[in-house]
Amino acid sequence: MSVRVRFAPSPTGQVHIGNIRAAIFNWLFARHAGGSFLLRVEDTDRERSTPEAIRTLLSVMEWLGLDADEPPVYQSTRTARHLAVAEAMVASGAATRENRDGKGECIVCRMPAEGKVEFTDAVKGRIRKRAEDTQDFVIVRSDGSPVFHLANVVDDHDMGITHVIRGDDHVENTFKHLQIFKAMGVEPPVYAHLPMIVNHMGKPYSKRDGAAFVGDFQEQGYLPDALFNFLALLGWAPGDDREILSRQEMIDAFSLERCKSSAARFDLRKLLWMNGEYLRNLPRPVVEAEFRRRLQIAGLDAGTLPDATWNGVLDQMIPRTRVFGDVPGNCIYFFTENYPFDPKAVDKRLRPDGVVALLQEVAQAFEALPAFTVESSETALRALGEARGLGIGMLVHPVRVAVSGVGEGPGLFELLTLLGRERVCARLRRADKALQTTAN
RNA sequence: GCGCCCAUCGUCUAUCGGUUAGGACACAAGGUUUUCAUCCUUGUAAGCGGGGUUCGACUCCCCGUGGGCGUGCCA
Repeated sequence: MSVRVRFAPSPTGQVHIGNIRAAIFNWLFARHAGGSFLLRVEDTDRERSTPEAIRTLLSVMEWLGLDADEPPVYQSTRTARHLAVAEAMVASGAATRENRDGKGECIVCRMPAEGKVEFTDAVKGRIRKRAEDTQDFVIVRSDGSPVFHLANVVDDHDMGITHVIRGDDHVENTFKHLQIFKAMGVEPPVYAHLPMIVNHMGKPYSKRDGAAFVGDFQEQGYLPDALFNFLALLGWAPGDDREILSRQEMIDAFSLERCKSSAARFDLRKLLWMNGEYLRNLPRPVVEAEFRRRLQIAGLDAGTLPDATWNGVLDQMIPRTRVFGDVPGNCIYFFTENYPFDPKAVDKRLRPDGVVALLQEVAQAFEALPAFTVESSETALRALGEARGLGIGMLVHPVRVAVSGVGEGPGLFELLTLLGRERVCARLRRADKALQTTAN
């Protein structure tokens, strides 16, 4: 029998990182086995399951390349079938009608009264508990609507799901789900429970911990392949020392047996590193397009720079970019005279006595140059340093901060030539302004 | 409270009884002699505690401890 797995999120408008990780594992498992990866939209909560929320879900999956092999199944369309199964369960005695808390009649699935209930989880191994520790549970509310457990199981069955790969938080539910399968008289799928993704405190990773939704990472300029790779390595490892893996490599290496069963902390720094790795392997035109887009969002227009300058900016800034969201902030001084000054850099490099006056001399020296190039500007600066008995660093750093506002960035002379003599000298001449704007 | 699950460097992980416990991120140091980034080299750093089983345990078992999850007419 060929493998069929599903991702069954309830659309809430945002897709949590832990949920999408489950989707990734399902996808990887299906692709590895040559089976099918399906999507079931659990949209029974009509309040939250808006068309907009469903669009978000679909677009997130597309962004990450999680392609489903069949059209999505919408759970809300299947209520009649869920209810029919419940009725059959009542008829067979597997479920009973009860009136709990005087809310009217609901349908309750009965758990075994004695013995053990158990199953073998494909990642956690054998899981069992005594029947006394289980409780009967409602499958149809008194208002006639099916409960999650019922709908979930019936749909899994009807969709021919062979493996249910989902979050750890569902292990307890599995006993209930198995009971419904038993009542239906059908073979249950294999269950596999994935460890949770937690924060630095060991608590479930949430919005409070920073970016928690796929959309957040998308906005911040992370690459889908990087996020995919990073998430795949949370709770799974290929078994060798590879960290950066292509989709195909992940597909080839993936197995449930290699999934861990302990929780994984979400380490943003490693994601950042990995994103940088992917980013530097992107074709130049792709990176350029994204640079333009990011700048535009921030109100900066790459088109205002001459082509040669723009290309130089890319040469210098691409290797210094780990995530696209940083682009506008890192590049702003190429586009406007209104670039911000980093107070720390100003205090260290511009505020010391004599620096501002020295920068006037630098401007003068630059203006006297027949041509303003990487070589000539360096020669001029070195000459001035020698004339004043100053180490080159005493000039380089203040100049950098004066013309860019920050203490790091491209090689200084590349930076200067990209900016052009006019802007450089103007910025040097009004370096004192920076002292006021960042006054301490 | 009760039930279930989990436990290797700060973090992600390898190890499926015998290893100097490996890799990656992060961090530190050095080189590429202006910064930052990239790149290269090096370094710091781990088996929760206690009992067993075994010739031998990170690895198997038990008990603690810690953490997570569950315990809804939520999903």
